[in-house]
Amino acid sequence: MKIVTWNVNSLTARLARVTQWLSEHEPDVVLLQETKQTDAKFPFAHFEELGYESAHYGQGQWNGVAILSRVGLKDVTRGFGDGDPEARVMSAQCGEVRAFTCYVPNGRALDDPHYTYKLRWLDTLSGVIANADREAPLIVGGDFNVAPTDLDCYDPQAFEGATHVSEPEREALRGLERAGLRDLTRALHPDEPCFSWWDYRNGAFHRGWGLRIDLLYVNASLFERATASYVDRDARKGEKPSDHAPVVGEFALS
DNA sequence: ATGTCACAGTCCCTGTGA
Repeated sequence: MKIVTWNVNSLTARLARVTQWLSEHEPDVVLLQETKQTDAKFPFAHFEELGYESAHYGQGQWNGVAILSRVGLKDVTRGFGDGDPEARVMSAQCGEVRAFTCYVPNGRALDDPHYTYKLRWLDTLSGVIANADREAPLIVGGDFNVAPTDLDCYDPQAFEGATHVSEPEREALRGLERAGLRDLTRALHPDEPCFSWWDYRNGAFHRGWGLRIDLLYVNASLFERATASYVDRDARKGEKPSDHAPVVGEFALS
């Protein structure tokens, strides 16, 4: 089973690139972030023609997450049930796997209220995961907007005083590990950066100025079936790319 | 430090968010 997380930075702008990627890579489960669409605009029929059931939790101009699956899609949840109006998280049962897609708040700046919201949001997510069934395979993928360690940042000094690398964010992210999850890509690649995001500005991609902020967290039940994880950097190249690359996990599951 | 992209509304430019 192949599962991918991808922040597409507007599904409207990216539909051709997403369609091409699905046909080339044939993932079984697709966790999308930043669809930037209402549910009414989401191309359910288009994905059905490609062989995928889909569910969307949209808002409109900002945020928006979706799950596509060709191994079944049921028991969909949207949000944390805490009244948050921002469409940033949903989950579904895809075959044997419970799958979450997450678009963690950016934070904007360390002294911005959005940063406090980000920390609280991550704590809420950890609480949800801590209460999940430990026996069944579980994956939590998404754009976490946090580089877990300095290896995940092209130049930690350049990010001093900035979001995405601060200790409180990293500590909040470790809450997911305390809840029983493992960072799949890092577990399988202890020494490679595996960057997944490069700023559109300043030729950052070609200079290698990246961050690893798109992550696949899996519980022990799914980790023991993991066979591979990788970033598809090619998806960051060419015409109208997202600023994020897809991050893939492969598992010995039917 | 900022050379871009996408969105909506002020609607072919500007402010906002990333």
